[in-house]
Amino acid sequence: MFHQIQSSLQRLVADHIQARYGVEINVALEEPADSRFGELALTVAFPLAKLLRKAPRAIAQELVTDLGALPGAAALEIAGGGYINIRLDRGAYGVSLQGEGGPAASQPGKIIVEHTNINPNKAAHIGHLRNAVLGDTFVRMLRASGNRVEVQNYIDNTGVQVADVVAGFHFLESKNLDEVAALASGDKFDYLCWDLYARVSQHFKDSPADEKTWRHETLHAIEEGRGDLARMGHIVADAIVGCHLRTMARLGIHYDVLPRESEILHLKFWAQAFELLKQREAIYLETEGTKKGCWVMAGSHYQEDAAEDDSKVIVRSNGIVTYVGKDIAYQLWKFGLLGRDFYYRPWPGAVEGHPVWASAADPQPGDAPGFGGGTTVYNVIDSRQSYLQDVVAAGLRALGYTNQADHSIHFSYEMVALSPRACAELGIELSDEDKGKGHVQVSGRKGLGVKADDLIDKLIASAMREVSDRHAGAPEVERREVASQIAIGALRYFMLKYTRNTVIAFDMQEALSFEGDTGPYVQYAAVRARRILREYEGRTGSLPDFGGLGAEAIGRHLADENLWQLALAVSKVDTAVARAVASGEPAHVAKYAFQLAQGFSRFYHDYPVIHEPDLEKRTFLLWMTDCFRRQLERVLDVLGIPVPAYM
RNA sequence: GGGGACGUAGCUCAGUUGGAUAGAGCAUCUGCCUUCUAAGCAGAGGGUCGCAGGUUCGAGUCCUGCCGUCCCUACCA
Repeated sequence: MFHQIQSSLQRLVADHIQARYGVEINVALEEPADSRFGELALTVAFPLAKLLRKAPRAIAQELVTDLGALPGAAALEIAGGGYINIRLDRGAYGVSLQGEGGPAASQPGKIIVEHTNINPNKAAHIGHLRNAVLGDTFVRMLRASGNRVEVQNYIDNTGVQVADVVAGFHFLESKNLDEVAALASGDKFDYLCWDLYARVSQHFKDSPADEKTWRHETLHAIEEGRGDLARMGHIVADAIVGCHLRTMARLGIHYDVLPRESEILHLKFWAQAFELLKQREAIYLETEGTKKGCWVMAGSHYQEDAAEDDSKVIVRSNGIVTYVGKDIAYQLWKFGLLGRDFYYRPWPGAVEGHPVWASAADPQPGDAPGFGGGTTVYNVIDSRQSYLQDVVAAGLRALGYTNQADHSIHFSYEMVALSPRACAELGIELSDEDKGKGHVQVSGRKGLGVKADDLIDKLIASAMREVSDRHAGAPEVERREVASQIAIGALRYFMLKYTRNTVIAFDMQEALSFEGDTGPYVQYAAVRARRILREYEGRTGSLPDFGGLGAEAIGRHLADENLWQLALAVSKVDTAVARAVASGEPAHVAKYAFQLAQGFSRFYHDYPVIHEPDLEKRTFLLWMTDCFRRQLERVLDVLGIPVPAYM
């Protein structure tokens, strides 16, 4: 509600200034620092003063007189050197709160969000979790704002990382296809590969010769798509993708389509993109220097003040395309610019209840929905890859797709590192070099990291102890369900409370915390709101008819400053989501959710709703409780955090 | 060397296009459970917003320099 009033008043004032003074100016309509100044404040008199060479206070006076009565506003006041403070009509505002939370107006176009993208060769770790939670929450924010969104999870099933694990099975462990297939269909195959990958990496470090020959042979076989090694690659990658989907499903994260690199190769996406890049001279064949024989993109395309010899290799001198090259082809497909498409088949390893499509190399029976062809593309990728993302966007621009390049957005975030204490708890021995640092990078090669499933299990166990303590009589299945919802709340919130460019130094104690600025705190508020309403219904049979509360009664009760501030906080879900979408910061939604929960906790403490003797006041408080409940549920849904039956 | 990010309370972090007296959680200390569950509430202490200049009615926010930390700068991804 706040969001609607804010934007309509903003438009109104801007139009007025345009008509009255003939100037186009950015009208800032902000929330005053102190609530005593009202609900909204205009600072536009200050910049206007400069333009019109007049005192700001005089202009403010003029504006207030000319604007007269604004819809929804009860009063305009001039303060300080030229602020115009706006006080809202509390009764009308309260009534309008009843209709809050309807579906947002649908936005044009289709937004593609690519996230997760974990190499399918080992278990997911906390770094991957940050990516997926950030991506999934951003998707929820966009959908809540009326956007059509397609979620893609790119599967690099033909890369070095998968090849290394295959090499491990084949060369290091001498396992044949059937043996690997048996392991792959077993439990915790991703954990098994986690260890194997670390062992292979160590072996390669010790025996660099093996690294060259084993990796080359495996990679070659996989790219050719022939023989047992290639088959083993598919078995490993497909099984691990299944593990990843199950891990993410535990947190309520799902996907629409899994584009795989194997299809990008087999359907000649790259060949097509290569032709385009050559035709439009976005890349050229290097004829001298260290990159002789490579197809490269000139540094001037993706970097300001690029040195003459700055360039990025797109095709190696041996004819093999780099990852960036493939990514350019993939990015073109996402915008529908490639002139080719995948075939699609339902992914057999999908989580029950959440079907997902995967790319296929051959025509498939049945009707698959259309994928790709987005108007805006967000790539959720950690900030270390910003250089490569710049190259990909530069590729689009160099091909003449300026608009698409501008709508190709690197949704970057900093890594999750391990705090020294976390390392100690995990029994990880640190090198002297690492000891000196504030935190240590997660490393799949070293097997250094916290596995996502382990962390989730730990959180559930911790929540379970608390739940069992409080609800000893409840059935175990039910307690387990509640504990797992609390664990999800804690984990998702923990990953979201930091802004994207903050490095998270992962600390088990902080992640396991259920108090203060945490997910469970917000869940607890929603649970308590529901409980009051349920309790009241249980005692009296039904909730009162809130429609009977007119603007007059609501306005009278909202004259109480405490209650008014709470009602105001309740009405800002859309404001918070809109701001978070505009700034690309899911943390803003988390912050708001926490503040809303704080507001409710205060309300809960200060107003014994059910015990209120006055009938009208009681009805009003129940109405407030219901407003809180509805908005807490809405904002938690955007954060992907469930509301437990009890806590 | 070049490019980028960051530096705010003891710790971990917010701070919306520059706006009114710089916030939260944790930790510490003090109160509050016969009431709709205390995973909660109320209160206290704690700050030269890295340092130095500049821009202006106004700077944690913008510009310059310096100090410090981290990331990137592959014919890996």
